[in-house]
Amino acid sequence: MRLNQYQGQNQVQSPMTSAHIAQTMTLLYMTSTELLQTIDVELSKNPALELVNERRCPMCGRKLPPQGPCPICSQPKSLDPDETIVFVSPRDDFYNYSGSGKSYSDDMPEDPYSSTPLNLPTYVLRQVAPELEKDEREIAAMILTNLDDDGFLAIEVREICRFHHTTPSKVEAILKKIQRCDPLGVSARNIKEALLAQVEFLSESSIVPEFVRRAISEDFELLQKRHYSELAKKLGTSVQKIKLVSHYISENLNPFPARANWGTFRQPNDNTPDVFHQPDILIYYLDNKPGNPLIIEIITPSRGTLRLNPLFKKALKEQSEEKQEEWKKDLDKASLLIKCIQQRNNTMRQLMEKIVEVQKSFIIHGDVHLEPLTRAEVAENLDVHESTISRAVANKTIQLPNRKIIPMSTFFDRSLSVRAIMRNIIENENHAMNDTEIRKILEKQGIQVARRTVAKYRAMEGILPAHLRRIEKFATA
DNA sequence: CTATGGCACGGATT
DNA sequence: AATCCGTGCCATAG
Repeated sequence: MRLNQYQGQNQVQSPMTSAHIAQTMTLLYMTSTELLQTIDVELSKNPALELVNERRCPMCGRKLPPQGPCPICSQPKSLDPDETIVFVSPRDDFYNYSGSGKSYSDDMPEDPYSSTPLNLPTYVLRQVAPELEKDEREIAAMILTNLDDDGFLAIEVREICRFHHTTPSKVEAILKKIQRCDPLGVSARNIKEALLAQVEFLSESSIVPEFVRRAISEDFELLQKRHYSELAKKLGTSVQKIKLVSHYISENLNPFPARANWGTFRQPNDNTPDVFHQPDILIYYLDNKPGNPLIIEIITPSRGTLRLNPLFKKALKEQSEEKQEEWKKDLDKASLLIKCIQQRNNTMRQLMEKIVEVQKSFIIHGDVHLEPLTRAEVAENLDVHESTISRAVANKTIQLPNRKIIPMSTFFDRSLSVRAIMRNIIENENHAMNDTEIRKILEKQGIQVARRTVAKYRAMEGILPAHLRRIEKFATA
């Protein structure tokens, strides 16, 4: 077994065990929110683990003030825009964001969240209020105060009816209206409902590929399980089409309405509350001024410092032999967890350093500038195993300087930039170009793709074929 | 006959 | 080992 795959700076000294490897992998795979839960669980069942009320920098170990990241590790040395600071930031309050509207900004004016401390219920209520009668507003308020972290309705419609002495149909009508408000799909009862609300809305202003709606409403189960062939049969279409449908959904729709700024269709404005669901990594300019150095903040959950409980250690020595054995197990588990969390932070930091090095232009200037990058490349560069990178990237989300939250895997999307360029070409075309022509233009720009591929990219972007665009864009004379 | 979409294969990626 | 993605070939619609 390759053990050197976990070597980095801050190397843990003790020998690697297979348990260590297994746990590092599992932790790496988790988002910061999940990691927090894991830590809580461990704390509650392992007496050897202790949380002390003292914050330390996960990178350098210095003691920290009660708020914010390490002032030394997180500060750039200069205002040189070429400089990039990557640091691990211990956040002790991020899990309180959902619904509560708690603002991180109180002591940190330059914090990226600081703009609007508006909470989700208020934000949405303001939007629907004008459309509602007085009594309806109260129902809306009840709905909005009963949303869960992801923006789903966490209460039965029946209960709302009982409370307000009204009928389900009336409540449903209000729900429908709320779902059309800004975090599109908010107050849905499940993912399916949220997605449908979004499709509904999108289809009014843009073209939604066929079968998207039906796939969600009729066979969402199959879609989730990725049983594409079965789904294709049921809807009477090809597997190919279904894959595109699936792709469209993952690119354009947000299954969790309260995870703000997810995906591309939602354009955040100044009044948009930024964070209801925490991304794992934040990228922003120093002081939020474009042109300043980029700051990469890797969030790690912590409400203090995790350490081995000294009292437990002491008590261990006073135990009988057989009990010692048992206690020792807890102790080992605890120290393992601590080491693994360090390892996780370390890997995430190295990964981000590499990503920013390659994709800085994409982060600043957008889709067109995404460089081709594979996980394998990064893995080789950092001298870790490929699967380590895969796990580190999976399920993580990143907030870009423009406040959009994107999946981390976007940095490894092979076709994103080509698709963006292709979109531009088609937008600026002065006659409806067919796929072969588009292919030629791309080739002129140094991008070699097959004609067939152009067709696929078009489909992914929901762009119609040439003969139909001709009718849409260029009124036939 | 031309433009597009379906299927299937192979190589890369996870 | 399983899945994803680009591409070639062929069918079909226009």
